[in-house]
Amino acid sequence: MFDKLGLAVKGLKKTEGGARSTRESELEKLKDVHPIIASILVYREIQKLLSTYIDNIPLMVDANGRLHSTLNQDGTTTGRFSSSNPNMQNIPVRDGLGVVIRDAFIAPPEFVLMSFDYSQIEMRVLAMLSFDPGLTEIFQSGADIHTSVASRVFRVEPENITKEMRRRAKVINFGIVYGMGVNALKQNLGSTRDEAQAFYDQYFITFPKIAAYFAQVKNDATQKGYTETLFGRRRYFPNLRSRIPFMKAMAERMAMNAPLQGTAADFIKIAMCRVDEALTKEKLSSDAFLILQVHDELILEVRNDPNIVIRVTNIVKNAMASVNGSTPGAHIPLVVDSAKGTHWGSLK
DNA sequence: GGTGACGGCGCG
DNA sequence: AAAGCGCGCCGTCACC
Repeated sequence: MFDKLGLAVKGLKKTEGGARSTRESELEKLKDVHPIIASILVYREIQKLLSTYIDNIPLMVDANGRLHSTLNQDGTTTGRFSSSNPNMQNIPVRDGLGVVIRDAFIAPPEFVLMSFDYSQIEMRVLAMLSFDPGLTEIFQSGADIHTSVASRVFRVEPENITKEMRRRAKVINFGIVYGMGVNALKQNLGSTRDEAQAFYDQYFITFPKIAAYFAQVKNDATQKGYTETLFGRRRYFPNLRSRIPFMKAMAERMAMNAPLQGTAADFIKIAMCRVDEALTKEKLSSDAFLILQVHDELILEVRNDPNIVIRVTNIVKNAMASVNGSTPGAHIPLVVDSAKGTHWGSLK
């Protein structure tokens, strides 16, 4: 079906307000219809980077070349920080053009930037809260999570897991912490509904205590009205009792995700305090300091001296990896990866 | 000239 | 109609 301009528009998703969506995933479907579509997408990408980052962030830099973003302690419903003026938690990193922007953030003379990020933190929290034996075994073994999950779900030895099998496992692992259903899985896999359903079912057969945990969370939250993180942070969900199916389903997804995202947020906040205390205790306060947190990673400015870099690396890694030590989640190891560089974009 | 809603898109 | 979670900022538009 074509509209007055001869453009194919039937089948495009609608927006929240009911208009035809022009988001990237919808415009992609029209790429063959008119050459302007590709140009619009290129324009959008460049315009986004220009208006959000390049044109504005330099205006917020102070006379010392420093940027003082705000980390909002109560900016989220889950326990995470939010960041504003500027938002330092959404600086580009994935895209080719985006890296150039991240590279504009540099260490001062004599210093380097170091990043420390939790590996698979929300999946690990899921293992802690669900006590699923299979998932626990995978994390305790230290093996690659996506390959290991693929191996168990598809019943294939890890060495025989193909790229496609690993990709599928990665998609479902990623979605599972968001309470993803079969429909969303189908979309993300690019598969048929039957295929997605079979995969979905097999996943929960393979990790039965994940299924039991999510069922328990929904039940408890419906009874009590709220969920709790490992440390008791609550979030309330009145819509779990909604008679509108969509509202109820949305509340259920939020309730499944909240303890995972929230516990991860609790962990890293505790780790930040311990990092700061340890650096002070070790008389490293003028050689290393926290400058940013991005949900599952800490960024520090560290004096560029090999000795100091090693000491700081050990202190930060240890503080971050040990936050679950005296909790009911102590049986799941927390793994922290680190990187250093003079430019932020070179850290990954 | 200011405000708020919306759609879109950057990040974890 | 929506159909995987959590954010903040941009340009546009409607409105006062």
